[in-house]
Amino acid sequence: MEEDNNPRGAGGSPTRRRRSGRITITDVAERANVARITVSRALNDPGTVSADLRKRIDAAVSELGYVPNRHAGSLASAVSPVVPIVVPSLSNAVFLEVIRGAQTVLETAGYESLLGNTDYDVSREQRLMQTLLGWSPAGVIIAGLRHSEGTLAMLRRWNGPCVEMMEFGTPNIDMNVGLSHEAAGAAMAQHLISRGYRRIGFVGARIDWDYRAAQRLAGFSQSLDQAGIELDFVERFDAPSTVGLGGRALRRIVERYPQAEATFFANDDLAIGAILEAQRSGIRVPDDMAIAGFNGLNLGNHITPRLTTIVSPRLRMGRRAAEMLLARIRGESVPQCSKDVGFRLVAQDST
Amino acid sequence: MEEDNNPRGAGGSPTRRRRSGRITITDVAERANVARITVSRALNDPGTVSADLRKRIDAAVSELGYVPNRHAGSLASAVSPVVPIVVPSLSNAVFLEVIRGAQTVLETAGYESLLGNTDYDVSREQRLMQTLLGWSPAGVIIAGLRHSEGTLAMLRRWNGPCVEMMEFGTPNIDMNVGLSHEAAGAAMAQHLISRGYRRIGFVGARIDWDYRAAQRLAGFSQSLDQAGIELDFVERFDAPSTVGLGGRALRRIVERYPQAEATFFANDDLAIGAILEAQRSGIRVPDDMAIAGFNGLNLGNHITPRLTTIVSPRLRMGRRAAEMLLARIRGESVPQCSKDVGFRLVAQDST
DNA sequence: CTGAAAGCGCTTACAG
DNA sequence: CTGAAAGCGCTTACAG
Repeated sequence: MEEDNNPRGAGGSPTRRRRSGRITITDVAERANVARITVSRALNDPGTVSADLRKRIDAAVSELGYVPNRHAGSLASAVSPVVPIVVPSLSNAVFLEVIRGAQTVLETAGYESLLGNTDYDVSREQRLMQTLLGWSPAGVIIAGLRHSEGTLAMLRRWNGPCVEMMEFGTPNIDMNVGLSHEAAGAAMAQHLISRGYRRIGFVGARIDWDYRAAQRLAGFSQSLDQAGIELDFVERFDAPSTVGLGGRALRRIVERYPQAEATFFANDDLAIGAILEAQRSGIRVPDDMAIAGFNGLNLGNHITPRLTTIVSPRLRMGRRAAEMLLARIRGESVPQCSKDVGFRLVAQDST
Repeated sequence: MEEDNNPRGAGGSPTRRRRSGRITITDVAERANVARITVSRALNDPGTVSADLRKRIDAAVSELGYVPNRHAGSLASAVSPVVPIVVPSLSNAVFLEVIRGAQTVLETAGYESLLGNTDYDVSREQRLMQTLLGWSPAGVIIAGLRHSEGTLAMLRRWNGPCVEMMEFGTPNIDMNVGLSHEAAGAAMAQHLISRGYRRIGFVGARIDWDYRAAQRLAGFSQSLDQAGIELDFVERFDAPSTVGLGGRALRRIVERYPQAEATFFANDDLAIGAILEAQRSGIRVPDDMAIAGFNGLNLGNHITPRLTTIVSPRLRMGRRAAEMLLARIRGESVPQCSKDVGFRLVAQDST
């Protein structure tokens, strides 16, 4: 079907082009017999073009299979329908759900999301942000409230809409949506106390990097303190939080702290691993050891015993972040610059 | 610190600009006292610029905090350092690992990846691809070998590097990397037969959409046939594959097919859910029912009994896809246009 | 090794 | 409601 040797169609102007092939707005304009700007308007703001021209232009667009060049548009208008989402990890289900929530909202509104992964490395975050800002994004979503001075300076200079998400607090740049990890830790302390446990410990993995886990520990420990209970132990691992590590952690705890009655694991991956290990080694949960986690992964409801955990509203947080960003992009006034999405403690059989 | 009211610095030209603010290549050129094109070369191909100028330019770049406008560059050069990765789902760990593998390789080579999610919808895939091609990508990675005629026509017209991944076969467009899902199904059939099972069934969820699961079923069933064994049952569910659904599936099977000895679940999520349900309801695995899955999720090694499954090399597949794409982008000859990454059956305690 | 000119394919800002 | 001109910030293609 490719018999046409004249790539520009009939009567092309004598202008010598550097690259041919692609159909441009000029081709559409010629075909529809209007000015290029009219095509642009028909596509971007159809209401401003008469129905007659709109029909002719739409026909030309589909006949030619015209796909607008995003770069040309973004260059001319100085913004791009793109929103970077920068997170510290892509192997963690939590960030993936937040991303999914944000992406769904953004896509519906016609924005592309650019995924950035910092691997919990502040200097990578800065380099990444620099590259991403080169795309003239319409806005930026970034995980966390702790960033390098360089990153913050870059974002301030850039001066566009920005949401910092995951933990609730005062935004460094523009807007914030998240939950209080200290409050979550405190809530779990209250829960364990209310169930009668007194010898209580904490297990975390890489909590120097994952400072939100450290915040949960801080709230947990402080709340125990206030009840006159001293945190029995804190076990730290320098490895990613996995189900396998949770199992190792339980073995170590049972060995080192035979007196312990309950353990708050920094997240569900670890806690689920601990329960699965308990099954294998005959440790009774919660009789020998109560186990609690954080995140509210669905899997926790399918193991035996079912996991007591704190559900973080991940999808909703992602959606909220995107919605706040879109509101600001559209110039709507955003009532709150900081939004606490809260959490929910689900007490089940493992405590 | 923002005391400077003259955004263009000293002695700016009288040209009236539409938008100010951003530092451009012109600012850098002025500062370093060279032509803009020299700045461009110093940044993109440093070897072609003398060491002296390079130093001056680098200094100017960092003093001004210059971030190149990607859109201008992409428009001028007609390609963009961007690679869309289009997958049918973002809630499936499998695709996320493939993405992670590809993204790591692409990022190292200086390419941004644009994530596209089709939700197993062919027409969404086509719309998505159209938008994505508007970014003049350097290449495209897309899951699967089945696409709409429109999508294929678009990709052929576009004529850039493209890898179709996940299942092994003849590429529609350019290159392919994946594994044979029929062979995987056949391998599992052989395994179950070799363990002495004869009353064997299959469970799948949405296998009309997830046609790779249907391919595994086909290979499984055919291989049983060849051994003179008829597939005992096939249970289909019209819901996403989750651990919860796997539990429901096991209950249904035990009820409807009390004679069954072994079940091949379409993926590990379902199989793991079945094992966890078996624990709860006292069904002995594998004595009452042998259970096998597909994917090789890590979790399968931590449940009791450990899951027999087929490991798909997801990270490696993603990496390979990106490497093949980069080779083609760089104009290297790609020796094989189709790459079988294989799979590995891991026989454990659940069969 | 360095540069002046032209062009990439759109949209903004002005007119009518 | 429609359009001619200028411009976005880069790189290509050609010179020297």
